[in-house]
Amino acid sequence: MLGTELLPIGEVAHRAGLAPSALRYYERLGLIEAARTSGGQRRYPRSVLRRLAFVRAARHVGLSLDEIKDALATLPEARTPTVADWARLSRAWRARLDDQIAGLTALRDGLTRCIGCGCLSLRSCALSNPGDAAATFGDGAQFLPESLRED
Amino acid sequence: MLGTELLPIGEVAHRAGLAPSALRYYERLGLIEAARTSGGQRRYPRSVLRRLAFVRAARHVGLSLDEIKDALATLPEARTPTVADWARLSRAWRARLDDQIAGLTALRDGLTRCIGCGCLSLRSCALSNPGDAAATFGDGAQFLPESLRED
DNA sequence: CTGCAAGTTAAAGTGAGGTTGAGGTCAAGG
DNA sequence: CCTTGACCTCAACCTCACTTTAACTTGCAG
Repeated sequence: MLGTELLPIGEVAHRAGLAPSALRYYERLGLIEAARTSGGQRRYPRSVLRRLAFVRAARHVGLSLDEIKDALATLPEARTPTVADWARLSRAWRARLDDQIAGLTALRDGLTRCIGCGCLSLRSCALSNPGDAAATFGDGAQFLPESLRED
Repeated sequence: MLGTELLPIGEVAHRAGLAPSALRYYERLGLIEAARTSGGQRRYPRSVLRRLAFVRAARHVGLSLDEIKDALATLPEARTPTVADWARLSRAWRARLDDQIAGLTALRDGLTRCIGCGCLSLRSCALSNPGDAAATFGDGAQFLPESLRED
């Protein structure tokens, strides 16, 4: 049957926009699996492309490969992910993106205020200097969202 | 004079929200300098806090330490950065943040569309799978902004 | 059957942005 | 003076996400 053809690593890598070495790496980490030919070469079912698509999308959203592995684990591997699976995960991603966007927006707006006041160039702008602010009037950044603080 | 007191590294690190090791590292990279006691210990003028604030803020905006070094180089070290210096740099950062925000927003919106269609779970969602899309109808991601593509 | 591109492995390398450890010194309070 | 915590240097190590290298094998077109 044409539907069950298996793809070699180079083909999959090309179609997924990844290097073959990345696929081997993902396999070592347990993100994907491959069948083998009698000679030991990897052969992938087309479904791996879906899995890799998932990995790529998740990485864009900022998940680590470790987190992605966990997310993949919730999609029973034998089973084709349902629309519900996808909706659940993408809602979580959306929240993550919303957070990231909110954080950057807050930073940008704080920056815009600073352009007006010149405060960073002067003394202790809370945008950039949470530690020093702490020394004088409380603690933590005033403009930076939790997600962007590094302390 | 009280105005010229010099701070030891631990104090500066604490106020800047960084580890002492990071300050030594920044010094090696040429981002900051320190005076030394006769015994060889670092002593920092308060102005280093401003410099570190700058570094922190720039890192939040996504600049590498190398880029930050270049940016710092345009602020003559002896001279207190003027409001104009700050405005110039923060305008550049703002553009960068605008790009980042736009990219994430585009990604989020693509994701939102996908929640409806379930396409990632099905075949070849351009959001997640630019490579496979290339195999079938052109090339490159359809939703992802340039800045977020990895190919 | 041959030639050679594409595949295999394990281990080491990359680069950003630091941290950790060993071994030793300095500075300030009691 | 003495202790003790903070500091010093240098080199090695860390995480993440891969890539590269070396030495070798497979698989398929001709």
